[in-house]
Amino acid sequence: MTHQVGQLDYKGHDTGGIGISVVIILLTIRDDALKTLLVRSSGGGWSLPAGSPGVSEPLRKAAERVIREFATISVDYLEQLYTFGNRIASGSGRIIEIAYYGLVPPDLIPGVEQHAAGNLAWFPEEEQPQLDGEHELIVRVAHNRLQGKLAYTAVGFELLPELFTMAELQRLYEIILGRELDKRNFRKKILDLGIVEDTGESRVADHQRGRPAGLYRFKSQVFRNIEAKRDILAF
Amino acid sequence: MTHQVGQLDYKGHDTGGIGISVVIILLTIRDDALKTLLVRSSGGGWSLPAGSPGVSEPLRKAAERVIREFATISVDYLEQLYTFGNRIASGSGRIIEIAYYGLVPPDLIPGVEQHAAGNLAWFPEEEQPQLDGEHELIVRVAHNRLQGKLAYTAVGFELLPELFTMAELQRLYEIILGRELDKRNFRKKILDLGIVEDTGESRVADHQRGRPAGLYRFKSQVFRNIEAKRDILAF
DNA sequence: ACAAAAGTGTTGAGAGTACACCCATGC
DNA sequence: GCATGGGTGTACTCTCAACACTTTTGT
Repeated sequence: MTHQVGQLDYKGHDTGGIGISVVIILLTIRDDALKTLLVRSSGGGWSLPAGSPGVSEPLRKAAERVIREFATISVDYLEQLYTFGNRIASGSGRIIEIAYYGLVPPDLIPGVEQHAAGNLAWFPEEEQPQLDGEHELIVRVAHNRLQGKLAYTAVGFELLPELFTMAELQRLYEIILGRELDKRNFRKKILDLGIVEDTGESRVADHQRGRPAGLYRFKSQVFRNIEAKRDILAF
Repeated sequence: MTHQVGQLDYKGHDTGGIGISVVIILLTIRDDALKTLLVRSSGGGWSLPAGSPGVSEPLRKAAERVIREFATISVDYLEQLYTFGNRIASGSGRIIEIAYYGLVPPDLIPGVEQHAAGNLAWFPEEEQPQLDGEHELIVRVAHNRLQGKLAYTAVGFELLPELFTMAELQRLYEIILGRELDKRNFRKKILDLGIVEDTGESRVADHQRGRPAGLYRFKSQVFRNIEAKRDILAF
């Protein structure tokens, strides 16, 4: 069993009939859009990064390893999405694809490019090329899951750098939910929840236009309690 | 590849290192408790029904077949739960367990007993025997999922017969949620949602005590719309 | 008539939603 | 001083939660 960085035609671990593949959906917010990391395959097409679990490798570890094979990046949020295997792969055998999705904060993105350069790229939903039939479904399911989780967990913060402005946080919610939110109501809810702390600092951007925005930090200690309550972050 | 009814020591489809097993969690409400269907294994212990998918058999079909192998029962609600494979099976190889959970209305339960009699039994949470390490986790995850889904889907109705009383529906919610609900508030919410129709009939039980209860039927047409709205059935 | 379960309304509190203007900074 | 984005408060509506008595039936 070999693992190659930038490996393009993974057929999954060959297990005598049914192949097992761990498929990764990495999502990030960039350029005002939710983007997915895709890999160029040998045919010139694009697909999701994937690999096969080792015989004695736990699935989650396999997912983490596959990510490392494609990029030097620490994904702090990684969760199993779903296992796809209702569609019978045409031709050469059957593959069961166990999908994991991860959230990548924007300040970690540059690390991605180091490995497999040119074969990796972030695609927004609208520009996403045609993928392996099942992979398009997988991306849609991942988007749905993220959208659903946004309402009752603090998962959104995983897509932001350590310090962020209210406008950035709100924009993130708007991008994922696909609709605009009221500035005042948003701010009020986030602050009332107490899951964020004001650093007192302000953003000093290069070409600052307008009043500088306050910088906030996510209080991860409160995270668990937030998860417990339904719809606490619903907008 | 053989499929036996009442098969007890399933190792999963042998795929040269990693075995794939489809594990079934069937849940039902009976005797005022949420119960899980377990199978007696050769060692005398209990585990969840399971089997291996055929080489060209979609996972969902495999799950349906495995259910049929253990019982003649039509499970109208069946959903993939999670794929377990972080724990490395001790000794003889590795198994990835793809879990599906199904909901069984109480009037269909008798059919279960016809096959594999004596090797199948429904266990409430408190009396559940010790299971294969991973299987206990799987049952807990299934219970959590059901509890979560109760709030934003009409999944609860899958656990009731076609006609039911308000008290029965409420009791179902109470059992799954693990807390008592207010009769008036419950009734009001269910009726306001319009997901249930009054049949005009009343329950005529054998040893009727007290006023006969009105019988309702679930309006499945409305189901999809209900799913769309978050927390519509939260109590 | 009594025991047992079914059925029925109102009120208060809190959360969600809609909405418009002033503030700080760079140029 | 003006353009740009940041920051703030109030009023209305609706949903949730708490709460107790009357009705219908069998015995």
